[in-house]
Amino acid sequence: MKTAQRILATSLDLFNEHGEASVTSVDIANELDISPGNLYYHFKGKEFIVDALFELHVSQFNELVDKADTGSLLIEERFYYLYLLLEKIHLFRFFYRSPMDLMEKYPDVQKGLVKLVKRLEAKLTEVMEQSIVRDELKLERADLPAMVELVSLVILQSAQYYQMKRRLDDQTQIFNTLALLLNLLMPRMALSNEHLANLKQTIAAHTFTSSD
Amino acid sequence: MKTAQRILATSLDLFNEHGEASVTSVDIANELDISPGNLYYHFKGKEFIVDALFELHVSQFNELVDKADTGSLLIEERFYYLYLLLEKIHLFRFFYRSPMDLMEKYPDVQKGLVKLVKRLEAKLTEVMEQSIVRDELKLERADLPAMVELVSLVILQSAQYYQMKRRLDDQTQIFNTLALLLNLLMPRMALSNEHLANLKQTIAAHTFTSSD
DNA sequence: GTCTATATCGGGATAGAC
DNA sequence: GTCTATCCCGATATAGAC
Repeated sequence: MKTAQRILATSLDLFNEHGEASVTSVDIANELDISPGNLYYHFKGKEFIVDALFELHVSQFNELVDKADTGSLLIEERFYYLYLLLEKIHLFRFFYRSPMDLMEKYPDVQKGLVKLVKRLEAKLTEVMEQSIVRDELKLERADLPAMVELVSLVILQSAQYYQMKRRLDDQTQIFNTLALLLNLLMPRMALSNEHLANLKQTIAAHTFTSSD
Repeated sequence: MKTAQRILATSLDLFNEHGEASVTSVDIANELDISPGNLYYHFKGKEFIVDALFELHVSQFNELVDKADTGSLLIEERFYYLYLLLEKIHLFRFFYRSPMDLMEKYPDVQKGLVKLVKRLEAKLTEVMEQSIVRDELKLERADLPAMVELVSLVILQSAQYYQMKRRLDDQTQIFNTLALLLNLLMPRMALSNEHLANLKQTIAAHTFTSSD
């Protein structure tokens, strides 16, 4: 693996673990057992590392969002897609840990994050509109924007909320978020069949609640 | 107003505006037209300012949460209470802007924030349990924890989500959050009377959506 | 209580040898 | 490409005069 690649991989790990703000260039160099000078040969400062990571995340994110199927799918398939999306976000979770601070510090991230949120909301709107037409979703048109915001909020920010309460392992955290989304959408979904029951059980099996 | 008080008030404003991380002690001193030395006479470092502000917030927050009425109230009264709660949080919103960073930096905030979230969730659980008993809320017991987490998440984190998208004035932001809570709870509320319609309209009147 | 001046410390950045 | 050595700067912290 080339040094530049190793720098990105290690930086991502450290950022995710400790937050971008509390990781210095020297920390990254130390972790890699290279000198700060060497690090600066490859990336002229932390900003360039962050920007490179962000570009990577955006391209992965967009690819997945564009692939979202607006066709009629089984509820399990919809939630499996959400799982993949949450995994992708989790991979670069430091961007969602203190978005405002990052946006103030890195102009590119600022522009990109705003676009990313809009793109996610647009896709959610599209999918949910289709679901309304198909009578899979019981939702008045006037309530659609708020519902899209709720889903988007849970997707992008629930991980941070969970971390405020306690440390969960990666998998459990993702499934907890899925459980939230299920509870958010359930009363508006026009079905009470075995698909739903199965899904509920599958998700609950990987979930952590304080009563456990 | 005593200098110590002015320091706290000005710090709070600056923290809320720019985030705690990017406000230095010198910034605070400058804003107040006092010397850094003077500032350090009153508070031995930024940490002591942050801790003092946090203590203030916790006491205000707890007072309000404890006052929450579990009795049978009109839906308007419930949402008015939520409005007051959101206002309180908004007053110290920098604590919710990058909670993980703050928690890593300030041990007291760490402990306090965890407690605060638990306290909010406990009260929400209490109120919602009562509402279930009274048939005001249609919710299976098994779904209560997830629902509590959803409401708590929206209360504590939706402001940050909105700020990622665009800058809203204080009032509008609070009402947007109320609209989210309404949409989250509506399908589980056992009523479709004029109270609800009025409430919906009142909130919508103060709300901003991209289609505006 | 408040100021000015200064010390300290840590992270960001670069020059030059290998 | 990589290292060592060093510089620079901004934020924190303190000493001592007024």
